[in-house]
Amino acid sequence: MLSNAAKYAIRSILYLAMYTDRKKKIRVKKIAEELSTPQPFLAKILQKLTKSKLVSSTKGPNGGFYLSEANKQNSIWDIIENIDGTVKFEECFLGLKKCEDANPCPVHYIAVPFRKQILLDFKDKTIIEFSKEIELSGSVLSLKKIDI
Amino acid sequence: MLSNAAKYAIRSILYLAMYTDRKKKIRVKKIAEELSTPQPFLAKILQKLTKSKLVSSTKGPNGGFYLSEANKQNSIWDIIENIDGTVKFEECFLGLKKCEDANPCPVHYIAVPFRKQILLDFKDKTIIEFSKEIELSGSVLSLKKIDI
DNA sequence: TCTAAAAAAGATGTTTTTATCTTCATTTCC
DNA sequence: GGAAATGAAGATAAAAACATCTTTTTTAGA
Repeated sequence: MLSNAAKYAIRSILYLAMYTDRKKKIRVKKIAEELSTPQPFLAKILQKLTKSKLVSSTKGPNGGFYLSEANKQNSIWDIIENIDGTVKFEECFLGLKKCEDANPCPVHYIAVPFRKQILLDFKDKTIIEFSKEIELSGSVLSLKKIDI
Repeated sequence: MLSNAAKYAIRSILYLAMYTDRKKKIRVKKIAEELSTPQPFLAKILQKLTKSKLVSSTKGPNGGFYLSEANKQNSIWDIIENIDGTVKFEECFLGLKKCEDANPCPVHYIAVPFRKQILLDFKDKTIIEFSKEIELSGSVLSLKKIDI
């Protein structure tokens, strides 16, 4: 469903939402270690997210990535949109060009309700809301804290 | 979610379920045209499905692909399993190695209910049941019958 | 038995995704 | 102003997915 790039992006941003702000930044190296993602690949992704204003960064000593308050107002959907595009969520499950309620593919009514729900959830909640939920519920984010 | 290969496979099998049997076979060329799929690629996929006994075939003049009565008792899930494997449906939405009810990722409770439902639907119904529904409801299968 | 039609098998090519490596630019701190 | 730390940018590479091309095998039917 999501590409690796998008998965890494979402996890990174949720991680940054929890542990950073304008005054506290984290280096790629550290992020990649914490999330067990390939470091140079993650660097590329963070660069892209930075360009798109979904993440903030500063160079030089004590530099690194962080989420500004504005960044934290974005949604998971904004991240997906930026990295993967939205096509995969909009197109027919069986790949038909025209597939809609009036002209449904065989699995249309199985696939559509899910898509609607997941889109709602991902568009509705802001990153900051998600990160607060994570803190409350103790959801898993890092791979390092649990044995693989 | 599904690879192109799996999408083509499912559509082909549903198509074969509706229009073929031991006595009436259809050539790859025709199938590919009807479904607007790349012909040589589809041939490869049908070969694989044939090897796995999900589709039947005979060579030579008047040969082609068809579904035996046994083939028609399989499920959509059997096709997906054969072409893509089941990993994508089982793994965590964010790619975490350990993600379960006791240790959920941030989007765990958004993604899991869907997976369960779609798995149920795809495992439960046989190909023949699906094809009968398609006939009744007039679901879209071919791309050629509708304008793109 | 010969020929043509079809799938099967295997080799090859292309594109996308995933990933790495190297060099450049910026910033901090001395 | 110089050195070191950091991200940015661009080139390269490896793997997987997608697709095609060519040859072989099987079979029906004349």
